[in-house]
This record gives sequence, structure tokens and C-alpha cells, in this order.
Amino acid sequence: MAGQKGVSLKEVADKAGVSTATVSRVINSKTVVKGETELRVQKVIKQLGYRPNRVAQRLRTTRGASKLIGLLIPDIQNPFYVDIIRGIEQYAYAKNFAIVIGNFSQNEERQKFYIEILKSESVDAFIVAPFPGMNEYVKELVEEGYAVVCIDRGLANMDLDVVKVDNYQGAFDAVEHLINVGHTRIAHISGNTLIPTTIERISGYEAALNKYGIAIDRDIIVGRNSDHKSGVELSAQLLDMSNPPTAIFTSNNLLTLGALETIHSRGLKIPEQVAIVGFDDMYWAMSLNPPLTAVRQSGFEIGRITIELLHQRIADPTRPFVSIVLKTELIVRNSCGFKLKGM
Amino acid sequence: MAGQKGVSLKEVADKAGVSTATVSRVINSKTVVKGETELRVQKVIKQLGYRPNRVAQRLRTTRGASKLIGLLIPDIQNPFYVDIIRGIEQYAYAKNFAIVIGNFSQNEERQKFYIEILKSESVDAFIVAPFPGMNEYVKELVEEGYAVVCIDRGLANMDLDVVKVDNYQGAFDAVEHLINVGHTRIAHISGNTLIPTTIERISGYEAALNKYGIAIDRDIIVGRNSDHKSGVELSAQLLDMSNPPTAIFTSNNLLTLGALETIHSRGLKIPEQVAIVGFDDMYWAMSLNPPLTAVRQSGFEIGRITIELLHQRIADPTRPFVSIVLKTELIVRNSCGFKLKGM
DNA sequence: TGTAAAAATGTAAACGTTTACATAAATAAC
DNA sequence: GTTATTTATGTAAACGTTTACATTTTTACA
Repeated sequence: MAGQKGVSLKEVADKAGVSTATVSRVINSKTVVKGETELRVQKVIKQLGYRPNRVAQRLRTTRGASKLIGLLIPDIQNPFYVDIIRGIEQYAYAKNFAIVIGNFSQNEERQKFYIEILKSESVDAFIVAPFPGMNEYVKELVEEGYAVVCIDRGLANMDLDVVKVDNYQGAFDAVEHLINVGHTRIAHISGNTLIPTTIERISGYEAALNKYGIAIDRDIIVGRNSDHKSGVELSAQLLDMSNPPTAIFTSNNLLTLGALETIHSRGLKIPEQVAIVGFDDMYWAMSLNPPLTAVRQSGFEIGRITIELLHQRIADPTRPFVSIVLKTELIVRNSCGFKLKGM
Repeated sequence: MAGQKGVSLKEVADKAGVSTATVSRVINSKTVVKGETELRVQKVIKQLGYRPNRVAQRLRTTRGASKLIGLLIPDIQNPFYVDIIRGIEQYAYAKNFAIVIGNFSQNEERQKFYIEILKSESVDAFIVAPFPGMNEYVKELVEEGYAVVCIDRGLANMDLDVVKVDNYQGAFDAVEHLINVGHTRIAHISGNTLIPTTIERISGYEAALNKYGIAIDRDIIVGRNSDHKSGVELSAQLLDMSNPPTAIFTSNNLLTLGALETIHSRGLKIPEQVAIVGFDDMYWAMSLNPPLTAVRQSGFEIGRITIELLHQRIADPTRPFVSIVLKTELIVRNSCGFKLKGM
């Protein structure tokens, strides 16, 4: 049986002896209604347990007030994105926005598919961590008048609101730490090099080596995708070298976990035989053995700021674009070893 | 500027020289339209890039065809639920359902809040892993005619479609493994005891001890919430005992990670000084040191079956309720030690 | 008290679909 | 070649809101 529908605005209006327009005004409180009337309507609303039908609201309302946001996430298995989701969610619901999440699993086709779905759901806005091949699509969204904020990475050759972290500096700090602790042969397992984030991290890595006069060896900069499997395989490749690195800097958490798997399966001691520092901290990084040294970026904070920006843009679509770059923090634990004073 | 709206059904109808009803029929293909007409309309649809507005569809359509599902997740930080989400998503989108996720962070108030939001979004159906205090609410949903499927746990005293795993057997297997490997003093860190899942796992734990004639010591069965912090603190409490356990069975992945943090911070060797086996496998459990022995339950599979069930119920709301119980699998790695043959 | 201005409320169209019902066109039966 | 059926299409109402505009009520001021 189809369930009974909820109470409608009309029913409230009838019971309160006013027109639907008045009830609507009470709810949205944009126009003033007389105190007495308002009270009466409010009472009926309570009494009947009326809740506006968001679907009808969205249908009627012009874009910018539909209270629905589309969120395109590259990989929900990655705890970093989960943090972002949490941050977005926390503040979005507080502002009465609902969120539709599309997790496209790093798949270009699915990403496009979701955009279409979300459009036809009449979202006001898109939050997207764009994947290679998305430039045109995202551009289209902006042109069509959607509010769009990019997270985690910007888009080459496109002006947009972006919230991300200082990948260059984060990578730099990590590698500098390895150097300070005595390493000179430091490998880098990077991600998909079509993603700006990846490129920035490579730059940071190279800059740190340069600063300390360590030659860059392209043989120990390896990269493919930003997933667990790549981490497993690329670390194996590095450790198989005749002249293997003594330390590895991994470009994200999934790569780190993959590398750890390989290192442990070979019975290598961390940090004695191989040190590791990864981009992305995880709330259980301390539960690893040894506790992982990592570059922390706050997904939660990224989420929070994103919603803020979105809010602003919906209110004023002509506001100039901004790019917010958050600082990262190096969390030193025990996976890199340490240098004794004076050594 | 508000962006241009999409192409409407009416525009298609005009261009094709037919009525909106006909176009609607072509799209939904419930009634037959003449081949010739259909072709013409299809052509215009392609040409104009028409996509139905799901909001309008949902407003007009009676429940059961709104193509929107509400998903209430207790804790998106828990990788197990992420797997469930992935499973649900994969099959849902294939059937043209969109998903709205509400992550209520184990908070009763927020759970209720989300239910209200989702109702006013006119979802067809709810998928919910109910939290204590939800019985009445979920019951209400069913009575109101929503299709509802519970995941991960059922609801006391309520007939419903449920998809879960055999928690009793999973726990039993884990503890039996510890016993087989030589442990007799086995502690259990359990979760929120208001949740059926937790209770079932405790039963399994006790049954295994009973089978081998090991006395149950209530002092080493501890439980509070199903989160990381509880894992950290409760394991500390256990290890502080004058007569600490030699093995710990943890009731879920967050508790496991918390316990690992404590164990490592005290420099205890696993499994020599303390063994651990946890409910919930994680794709990076192998990256832990030592690789974790764990009870695997397939969230992905749970998600898949859930959608299947939901689909069935929407199609036939009178179908009798079913309870699907999936098997778990003990993944033996290195966190429990092993017994030599003949010992 | 009467009139003008301001404030409060009502009326009805619109958003983009689906669908019951009515009508028109095609086919079948005679 | 009518008439009865069947098949294809059109018409218009409905879903639950918001909002421009019209109307009514109240207040202000003389």
C-alpha cells in the first residue's frame, strides 16, 4: 500500500483559516505577517506536524534555493574524502541543505553519469574533486549557472572557487624530515600525474632534495594511480632495485597502506631497514606499528570551508573566485627513525 | 545569474508536434505509441538533449516510483559501512535510483532529524542501520508505507526485512581460533550492548569458551561504545589488570584499532605478549604489523542484497518479510600466534 | 470622519511531470 | 460502406509549493 502522504500546506491553511500564501509566508518569513495570524498558523503547523515538502519547494523555486547540493567524491574508500564528507555534512545540514553523494570510484564515465543525475535532481550547487577529463564538464556547470566549488584540487586553466591544501609545502616538509633524520636515498611513490595535487607533491619532494643538494634520481620516483594496489606494487618495484632507497615518501594514504603491506610482507624493519612517511594522516595511524609519521591535512576543515564558500556564492553569484589553501602539518611518529643530537 | 533551466518535456512535445502526454509515454514506455511517432520523439529528445526532471517526476508520482532512496548510516568513518554504501550504490545507480545519505554519527537525535529530512525529500524507501531508540521511529516508517530494509542489525520485536551476518558464528570462530592456538584467558571488548549485533557477538564469544570448558570471567568482558576511543581505553583497562588476558577479541574494527594503539604504545609484542582478533576485516588489515587476524563480513555483499530486497518490496509491498543472514569468514593472519603441531 | 498611505492577506499562475479520461484515427467485422 | 472495435493520441487536472499582483484591512493624518 502506498503510505499516506504528509500534511500539505493547504491543509494547514484551511485549518488556520488563511490562504496558502500566508502559510507560506509564515514559513519563509520573508514578508511580514501579523503577529496574531502568525501565531495561529504556527500553532496549526505544530498541531498537524506539518513539514514542507522539499520536492515541491525545489520544483517551484528557481535555482539557488533548492537546498540540495551534489557532492562528487572520487573514492569513498579513502578516509581523507570521508573526512571531507563529514565536514561538509556537519555544516550543510545545519543550514538545512541536503546532500546527494556520488562516489565515482575514480572512474571518468561514472563521474559524468553522476553529474547528469544530479542536474536532473535540480541541485543548487556542485562540490567536486575533479578527475582528469573533467575540465570541460565542470566548465559547463559553471556556465550553466550552478554554484561550483572544487575541493582537494583545482582545475587547470579554469578560474573557480577552490579549497585545497599546500601540497608543495606538505611534501617538502615530509622529505625534509627524512633528510634531517639522515636519509639521502629517498624514493617517491606518487599518484596519477594528471592530477594537479600529484604534481605539486612531486615538486615539493624535488625542492626538498634540491635544498640539501641531493641529486634527483628519476628511477626512484614512481607513480601510477592513487590506490592501494599501486602502493603494493610500486613499493615492491623500489625494494627490488639493486640499489634500493632507504626511505619512501608516499603521495597519499592508500599508497602508504599498500607500501606498508609490501614492506611487512618482506619482513623489513621500519624504520631501520626502510623508513616511510606518507601524505594523509589517518585517525588510526597511531595504531600502525610503528606509528606512522604523516602529513596531516584536515579534510574536515576543507569541508567546512567549502560549504562556507558555496553559501557565499549562492548568495552572490558574482563574487570573485577565490582559492583557499590550507596548511598541512607534519605529524612525527616513529616510521622514519630519528637522528641523535650532533650526529 | 541563475543558469538556464534544462529542456522541458513541453519543448520536446512542441518540436515533435505531439502532446506532452505522448512524449511522457515514449519515455516511460508503459503504453504503446506508434512506431513512427516514437521514432520522431526519440529523435527530438536526442537532438535537444532532453533529460527528465526528476524533481517534477517525484512530485507527481505516487510513492514507490520516486527513484530516491534514503540511507541512514551510523558512522561513515567506519570502513564497514563504507563498504555497505559502495555495495548499495553500485546496484542502486544501475537501476536509476539516486541515494541520499544521512550519516548520523551514532547520535540518536541526528538520526531522527535525518528521517524527517528524507521524508520531506519524498524518498521511496529507507535503508537503515538502526541505533538504539529507533524502534518506534522505524515502525512508524513502515506503517506510513515506506519500503524499509534494516542492515547490519535487526530491530527487537519488529518484523522487517533485514540483511546481516551471523554475528554469533563469527564471534564463535574468532574465539575458537584463539583457543586452538593455545589461549585460555581471552578478553572481549564489546560495543554498545543495546545493539543486537553486540549481544550476538558476546553470545558467540561465550559459547566458544563454554565449548572448551573455559570459565567465563565477567571481569574481562568490557564494553561501552563502538568507537576508537573506547577501544583505546578499554584495552588499557584490561592490560592494567593484575591478571591480564593473553588475548583480546574485539567486537568491531574501530575497537580493534583503538586496542592496537594501546598495545603498541605500551610496547607489547603481538602475538607473543598479547594476541588480538577483531570483528571486521579491513582492506589494509594486512598492512598492519602484524597483519591482523579478523572476522570478515562483506559489507559490499550486504549492500547488494539490500538493494535487491528493496526492489522487491517496492514492487510488491505485501511480500512477507525476510531476514537474510550472511556467513562470515575468519581471515587468519599473524596477530594470534599459532600452535605447533602436536603441542 | 474621511481620505491616503501602509500593511496584511488573498488569488491564481507557474514549476515539469504523469495520468484518468476524452477524443480521434486505424482496423476489423459485417 | 457503415458500424463496432481496437489502437493511438490529446486534454487538462493534479502533485505541493512560491510569488507577482490584486484586494482588503489597518493605520496615519487632516
